Amino acid sequence: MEQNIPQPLPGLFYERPTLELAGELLGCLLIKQSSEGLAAGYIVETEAYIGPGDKAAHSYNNRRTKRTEIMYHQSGLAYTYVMHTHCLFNVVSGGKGHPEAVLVRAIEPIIGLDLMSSRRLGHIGVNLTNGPGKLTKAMGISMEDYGHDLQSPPLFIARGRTPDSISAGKRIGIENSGEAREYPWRFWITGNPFVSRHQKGEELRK
DNA sequence: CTGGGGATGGTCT
DNA sequence: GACCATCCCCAGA
Repeated sequence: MEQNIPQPLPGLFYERPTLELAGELLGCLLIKQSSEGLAAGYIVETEAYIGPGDKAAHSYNNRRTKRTEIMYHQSGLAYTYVMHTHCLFNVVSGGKGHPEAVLVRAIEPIIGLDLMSSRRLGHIGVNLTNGPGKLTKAMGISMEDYGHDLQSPPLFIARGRTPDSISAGKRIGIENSGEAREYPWRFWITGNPFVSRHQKGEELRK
C-alpha cells in the first residue's frame, strides 16, 4: 500500500485563465482511488478549450446540453464525456458561467502500474497512458466521475513536479474546426516520452 | 424519427 | 497512413 499520498490542490488553484491553467497542470499528479487500488501519474500533456468563441470546444457558441452542462459550473470539477468507445477527462475552468475546460491528453504513470496494465488489457510502457482515451482506461476514470470535485477523493489532482521545459503547439484531432485548429492551445512537457503525439511546437520556458 | 458525426484507438498495409 | 468499430447525442425534418 502506498503511503504519503499527496493532498489535493485547493479550489483556488483552478481560479486562473484557462490557458495558464493548462500549462500549470503539467507536472501535477492525477490520482484515482478505487476498490481495485490506487493509480496515479504526472500530467504531461493538456489542451485548452475556450468556449464560446472556440469552434473546437463543445461549448462553442454557448452550446449548452446535458453533456456540456458541467462546463458552466465552477472551475475544478471533472468533465468526462464519451468519444466513440472511450471516455475523455477534462478539468472545468473559466469560472461559473464561462464554459471552458482543459483536456488531459497524457500522463506519466507513477503508482499502480500493474493495475493500469491490467485495465489496459496487457499494454505496457508508454502505451499505458499516452493518449486521452488510454489514460482514462488505465486510471479507471469513467462517466461516474462526471462533475466530481477534484479537491477530494476518489479522483483528485495534487502538486507534483515542476517541469524543466514546456512546449506549445496546435491541438490534436480537431481538423474540422476552421481556424480554431491553428490555435497553439496544446501544452506538453518537452521531450516527455508519454506525450501522445510528436508534432511541431514552440518551447515556452525552461 | 432518423442520420450524421465525433477532443480515439487498435490493427493492418 | 488508412480503415472502421461503436454508440449516444442532438439537430433537423
